[in-house]
Amino acid sequence: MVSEFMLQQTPVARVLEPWRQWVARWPEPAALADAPVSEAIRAWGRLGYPRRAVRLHAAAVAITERHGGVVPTELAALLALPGVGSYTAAAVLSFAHRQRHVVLDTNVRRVLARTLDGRAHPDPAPTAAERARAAALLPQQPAEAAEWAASSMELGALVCTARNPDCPRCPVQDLCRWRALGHPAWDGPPRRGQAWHGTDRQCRGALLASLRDTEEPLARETLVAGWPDPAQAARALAGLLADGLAEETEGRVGLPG
DNA sequence: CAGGCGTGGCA
DNA sequence: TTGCCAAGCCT
Repeated sequence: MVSEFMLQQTPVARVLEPWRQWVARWPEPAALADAPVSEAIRAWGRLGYPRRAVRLHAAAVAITERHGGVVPTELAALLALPGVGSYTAAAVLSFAHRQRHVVLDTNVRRVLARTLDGRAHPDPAPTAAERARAAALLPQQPAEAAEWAASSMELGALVCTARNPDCPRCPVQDLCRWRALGHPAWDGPPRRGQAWHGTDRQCRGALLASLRDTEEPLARETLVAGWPDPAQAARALAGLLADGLAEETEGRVGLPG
């Protein structure tokens, strides 16, 4: 479950070392639940999307309080945990328990878009129809379904990649519609990249980096001083406070206890 | 439901 | 250099 949180929108190579450190330090949910959120945020380091650290900590608390410290093995119970959506819940149950679930991540979605639709990329967000199609493809036996989930994901991650797919090495190249059509370019809506320079998001990252690096809370003015646009810094800080990534007491801002 | 939310590597 | 893109989730 820790690895799945870390892997949300983050490359495997970057997750490996933080994951090792994390599970060595907090080998079970109760251990993480006992730690202050600030330590979870620091241990998250520069993985990105630090709200995941807050949510993982909150999930550990919920598991400790509601499930006796054991990660639940039912889909609904997992989905009720903060930071656990349809992908993460299905991934945990499929990979850890070999249950039968549709594990529909961006890799699997790309494999299906190419092989079945002949399109270079899936739509921006998964649709109900897409989920239904994936469900129809899932083997009936749980063990086979789990194997299917893992292998279809790996196919997308290692062979049927977004940028340079290795079609000659693909085990399903002969049934791939995209390959049969000659690898047509993406003709859907323009794929939106995420702005970064000068955005609130960049500002949040900078402010949080400052908070991670100090033990003692900083005066609000000190924290905000390093950012050229005061209004933007104020807005970003408000967001961090709202997200539980920062805490303000008597004009001083630090990581939440 | 469209948009917000980090970070760094690579073409 | 700039622009993708990487095992999503939440509001």
